[in-house]
Amino acid sequence: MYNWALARSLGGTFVLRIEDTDRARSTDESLKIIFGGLAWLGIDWDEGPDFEVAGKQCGGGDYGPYFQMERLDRYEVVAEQLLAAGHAYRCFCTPERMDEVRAKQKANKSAFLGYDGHCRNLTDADRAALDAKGVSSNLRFRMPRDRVVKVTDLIRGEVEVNTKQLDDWVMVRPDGVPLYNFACVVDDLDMKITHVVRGEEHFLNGIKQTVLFEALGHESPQFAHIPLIFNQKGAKLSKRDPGVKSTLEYRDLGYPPEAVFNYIALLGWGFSADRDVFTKEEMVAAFKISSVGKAPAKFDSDKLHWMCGEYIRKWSVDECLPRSRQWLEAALPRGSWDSHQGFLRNVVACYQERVVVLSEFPDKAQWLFADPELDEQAAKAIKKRPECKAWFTGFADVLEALPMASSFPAARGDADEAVRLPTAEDADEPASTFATPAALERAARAYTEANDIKFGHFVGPVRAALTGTNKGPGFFDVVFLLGKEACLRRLRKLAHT
RNA sequence: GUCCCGUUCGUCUAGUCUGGCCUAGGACCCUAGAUUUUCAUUCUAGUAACAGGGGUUCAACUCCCCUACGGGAUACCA
Repeated sequence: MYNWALARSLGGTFVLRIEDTDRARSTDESLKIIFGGLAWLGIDWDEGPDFEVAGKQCGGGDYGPYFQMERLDRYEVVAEQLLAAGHAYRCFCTPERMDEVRAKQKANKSAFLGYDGHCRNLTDADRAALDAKGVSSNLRFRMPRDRVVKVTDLIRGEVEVNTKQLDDWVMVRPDGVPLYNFACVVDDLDMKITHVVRGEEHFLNGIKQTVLFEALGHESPQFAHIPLIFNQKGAKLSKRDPGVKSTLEYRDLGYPPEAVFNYIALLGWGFSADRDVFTKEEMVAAFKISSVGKAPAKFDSDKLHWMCGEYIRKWSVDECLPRSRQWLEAALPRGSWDSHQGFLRNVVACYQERVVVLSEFPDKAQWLFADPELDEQAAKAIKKRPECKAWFTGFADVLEALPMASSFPAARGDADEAVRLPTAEDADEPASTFATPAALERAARAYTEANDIKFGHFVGPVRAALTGTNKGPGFFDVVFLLGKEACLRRLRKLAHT
């Protein structure tokens, strides 16, 4: 995201490169998460693999291919060049030997942990002998000894590191596949990369790469190492942390992508002193890489959820309805989406300010689609007023006499077109051949007055009988939405239990 | 072990570069109240922080040093 924001704010080219040289981790699944996740968040790229993001075809570019495993020829050329120049050498040490070396270093409390330079000064004859024995070799970078490398990080400022801390790192595996630090440098050069934004854990890699860039006779791109994101315990956020989901899981749960984007942007960066909610465009306009914080931020799902609600409430109902489709539709009989647009629009309108993620809709509206079980609160509300059984019967009779809209899944005529929920207090009453929420209110109030029932007492149990819960939209909107048959059925059933 | 980085309300942050406008601002969370037929929304109010110690200075959250704590790196992972 910060890479994207930096490129966009500078008017640069945002390049997506797939670093897939670890074949165990580079799977179709991880690719799906990268492309799908970026696309969902609306992070588009100018160069890179082909993929469609928000209707825009991303990818292409003059410096491809953008998958490292398709660039092996290129790494081989540069490796030969470095070998010839003496910046690299072949190492015949096995991983097993390296384990031993490190174990010994640890046991001796050595200040230095890493490759001991065993093969650094092998002669041609040594190498020939080992080759003859069939010992495989990898390629290591010959790190200059005892040199202070100074880098200027866009976020961290000037930092000095002595190469004593760094060992001769492996550039190419025995099978010819390069490792991250090497491939990265070759590609950055070939792709004319000017800025690299990456996690803090890569800081030392930046030093190694800087030295390699020098060996190749080039300056390194500008580096910006951003702080990590922490879990609740204060350690690097991991997929395994409770409550943490992959981008695609957030998508599938109906988190608004704008909200997730906005929330993540806030982890390490502030838009302004008094605003937390902003658009991508506003972020791009305000973004400065140097103002990204240096300290890691804890991931707080409370604030994420607040942000989600904030975005959902901002949408118009007509925007919210199609965006909720996949979750709502899954809970409906086949084909009802198209035939019940007006009704579903009203359902969404009633719950828009009551959900935090879109997948909550079907659950919240469940009572409209099937007769509900009473939850604990609802049962209590009814039990508290035994006299309400008589109200159920009486009110059902009142409703029966009214020209109410039908209950889902029956056709509701044009009731939902005439009445747009939620009912606003001071709105003019729509002309409708069906009983509107306002008409239902008049009838209900007339009934309670005639029978000397306190209106406040009346609503609780009746709502419970109708919806199975004590939460939800306005009472008259509930009655209107539920429709005649279901209202009568539920009231009369509970009147006799 | 060694090196590097960091530390403002419980959390995300503004302010720190360019010391005084900071009796430290906003947001989330929490609490209380208002509105209401419930819930939610909305609105109002409240609790709550410059890690500690030295220096420099007329003046330090802001600059310097030390300590403590936290994190990262130290792979034939990225």
